[in-house]
Amino acid sequence: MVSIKQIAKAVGVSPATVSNALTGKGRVSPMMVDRIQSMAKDLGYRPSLAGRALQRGQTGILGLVMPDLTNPLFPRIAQHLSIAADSRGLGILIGDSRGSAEEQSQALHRLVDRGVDGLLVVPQKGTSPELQPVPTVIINTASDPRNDVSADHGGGGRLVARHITDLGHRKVAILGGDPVSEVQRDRIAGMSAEFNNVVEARVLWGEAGLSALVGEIMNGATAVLTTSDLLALKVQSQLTRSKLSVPGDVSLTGFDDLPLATAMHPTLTTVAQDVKQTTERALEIVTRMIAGEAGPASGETIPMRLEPRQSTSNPKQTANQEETL
Amino acid sequence: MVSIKQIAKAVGVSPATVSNALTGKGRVSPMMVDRIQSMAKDLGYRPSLAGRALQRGQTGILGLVMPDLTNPLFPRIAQHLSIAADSRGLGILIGDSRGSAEEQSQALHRLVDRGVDGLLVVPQKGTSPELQPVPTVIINTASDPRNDVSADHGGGGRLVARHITDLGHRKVAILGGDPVSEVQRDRIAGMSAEFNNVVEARVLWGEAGLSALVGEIMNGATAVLTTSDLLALKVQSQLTRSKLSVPGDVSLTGFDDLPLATAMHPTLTTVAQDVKQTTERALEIVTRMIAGEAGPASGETIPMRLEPRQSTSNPKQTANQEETL
DNA sequence: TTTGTGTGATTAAACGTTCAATCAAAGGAA
DNA sequence: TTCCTTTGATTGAACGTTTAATCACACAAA
Repeated sequence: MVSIKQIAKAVGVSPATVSNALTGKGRVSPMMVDRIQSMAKDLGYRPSLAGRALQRGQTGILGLVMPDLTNPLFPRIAQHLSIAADSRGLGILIGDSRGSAEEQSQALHRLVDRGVDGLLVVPQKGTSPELQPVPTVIINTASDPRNDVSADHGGGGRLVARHITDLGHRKVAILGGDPVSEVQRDRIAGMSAEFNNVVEARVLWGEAGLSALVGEIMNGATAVLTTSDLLALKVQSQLTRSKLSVPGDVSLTGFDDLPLATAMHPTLTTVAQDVKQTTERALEIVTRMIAGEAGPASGETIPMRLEPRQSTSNPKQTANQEETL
Repeated sequence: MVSIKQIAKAVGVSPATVSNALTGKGRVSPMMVDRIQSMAKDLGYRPSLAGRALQRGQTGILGLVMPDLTNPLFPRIAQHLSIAADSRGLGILIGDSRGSAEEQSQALHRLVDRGVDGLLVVPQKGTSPELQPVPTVIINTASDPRNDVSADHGGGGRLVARHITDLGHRKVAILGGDPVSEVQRDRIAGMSAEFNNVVEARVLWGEAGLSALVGEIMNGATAVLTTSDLLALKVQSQLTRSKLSVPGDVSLTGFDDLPLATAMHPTLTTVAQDVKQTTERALEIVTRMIAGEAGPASGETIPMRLEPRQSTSNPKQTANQEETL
C-alpha cells in the first residue's frame, strides 16, 4: 500500500504538503499540486480510510438497520441507499433486527461500536429504538412521533380507498397482517378516513381475518383491500379456492408494488412508494445531522402513488347495491 | 470516547499493559488483568475500530457485492451473512453491481478502497469479476470455473425433473428467463440430463418463450418447469388467461422457494436452496483466506431440496400419453 | 558473591492521516 | 535600510491501538 509519505519522498516534499495538495486545504503552489497529483496517480495512491478515520473521528460509514432483512422492501431500500450513499462517498453497513426489539438494540450497538457516523433505522414494528450516540434517522410512518421521513402510508390508504369508492363499491373488507405494525395501522386508518361513512368497511387482521374473508363477501362485501401485495396474493388464493374470481366477483388491492404485483393474474392494483426519494431524503437528513446542521425529527412524508391495474373494477350488481347512485 | 490511555491513567499503569490485559497477549499479572477489565467496564470502554484497523492493517469488514440488490434472493443472503458475520465480529458493507459489468467492477473497487478485508461476490450473470487485491469468494454455480461455493443448481434441476418424471409426465416445456445466466443454464442442464431421453423436453427462453408456452401445451406438453418462482407465477397467469388450470391441465414448478411460492394458489412446487449453509461456507472460506490458510477456488456445492406442493400432479390422460407405462 | 532465569511491567515506535503552528524567503512600502 | 505582508512549504503533535524491545526486580542456582 502506497502512503502519503512515499509520495512525499518521491516528489521531494513533506507529507503535509502532499496531504494539502490532495485535499486542497492548505497553501500549495499550483505547480506543486500538479506534480503531487500526477505522482499520486502514477503510484496508484489510495488514501487509507483507517488513517483518515482515526484522525478525523469519522469513518464515512452509515449503518442501516432493518426489522428483518427478508422484508420484501429491503432490496429496494438497500439498493437506492447504496447508490445514493456512494455518490457521497459513504458506505452502508447492514444490521438485522431479526424480528425482536432486543436484537434491534444489539444491532444498533454493534454498528455504533464499529464507528458508523450515522444510522438509518426502519424500526421493528411496535418498537421505538433506543437513542444512540450518533445521528439517527428513523424511517417509519407519520404516526410515529420519532419518524423523520417515510412514505405517506395514510395518504396511500386514502388513494386506494378513493379508487375503490369511485368504482362504486359501498361495502368492503380491509385485511391487515399485524395490528402491531404502525405502518399497517396508518394505511388502514387512511382507508377508513377516506371511506368515512359512505362506504361500509370491516377491518380484519391476520390469518383469522383471512379465513373470515369469504364470509364477509357472502355478506355483501365487493372488494378486499390489503396492506401488502403478498397478503393480496394470499387473498386471491383463498378466493380462488372458494370459486370467487378477481375482479369479477370481488376487487382486490395490495400495497408496495412488489414484482409479483405485475406477475399475477389479474395484475394487482396496488400502491407504490417512492423508495428512491424516501431513502435519498433520509440520507440527506442524516448527512446534515452529521454535519451538525440539523435538529430533531422533521417528520416529512413522501406521497404514495396508486397503480390501478386489473384486479379492481366496478362491483357486481347485488341486492346490497340498491342505494348506489 | 474513552480510550486505552484513560483506563491506563485511571488504573495507574501504562497503556501497553492495558492493551495486553484486554487482549490477553503479553505478560500481565492475573490480579492486574482483573482490575483493568473491571475499570474498562466501569468506564464503558469501547475499542476504537479505526485505531485498531490502522495498526493491524485489517478493518474487520467484508464487502458483499450482488448483481442487483433487488434480486429476490438478496434479502436472505444478506440476512444469513449478516448474522454469521457478526458472530465472528465482522461487518458487512454492501455494494450493488446495478446490472452491468462495469458497475460491478466499480462496486468492487469502492469496497476495496474502503479497506474491506475480503469480498463476497455473486457475479453479474455472464461475467467474471476481475481479480481484486483482497481475498474474494465467488458464489455462482458449479459450471463457473471461478466458483468457490454455491447451491447445486444442476442437482436442483435434476430433482424437479425426477419429480416430474416420477409423476408420469413424458413431454414437458422448460422455461428460462435469460440464457446468459450460468445459474439458469445449469438448472436447465440438470433438468435435461435427468430427462435424458425418457422425457421429451423443449427449452424456451424469456418473454418469447412465455408466449410460446401455450402452443407447447396444445402440442402435448403436460408440465412447465421454470428457473424461478416469479417466472412460474407469470406462467400461471398466462395459463389462467388461456383457461388452463394448474395442476389439472398442466403441472408447474418454480425455483428458489420465495415467499410467494406458498402464497400462490395452488402452492408452488419448487426447489429451495440452503442459503444459510451456502453463506456460512462462503464466510468460512473467506475468513480462512484472510487468515492465509486457503488456496484457490474450492468449488464446493450445496445440495438443493425439492419442495413438492400442489402445483404438480399426474398428467391428464391425453392422446400423447398412450406410451406411458 | 556472581550469574542466571523468570515475571511483570514500561518505553517507544509504528500504522496513515490531518492540522495548527511555525518558519523561510520574497516582495512592497515606509 | 527596516518593517510588514504574503506565499509556499515544513514541523510536530495528535487520533487509538499494538508490539517488539527493554527494564527492574525477585528468586534460585552456582
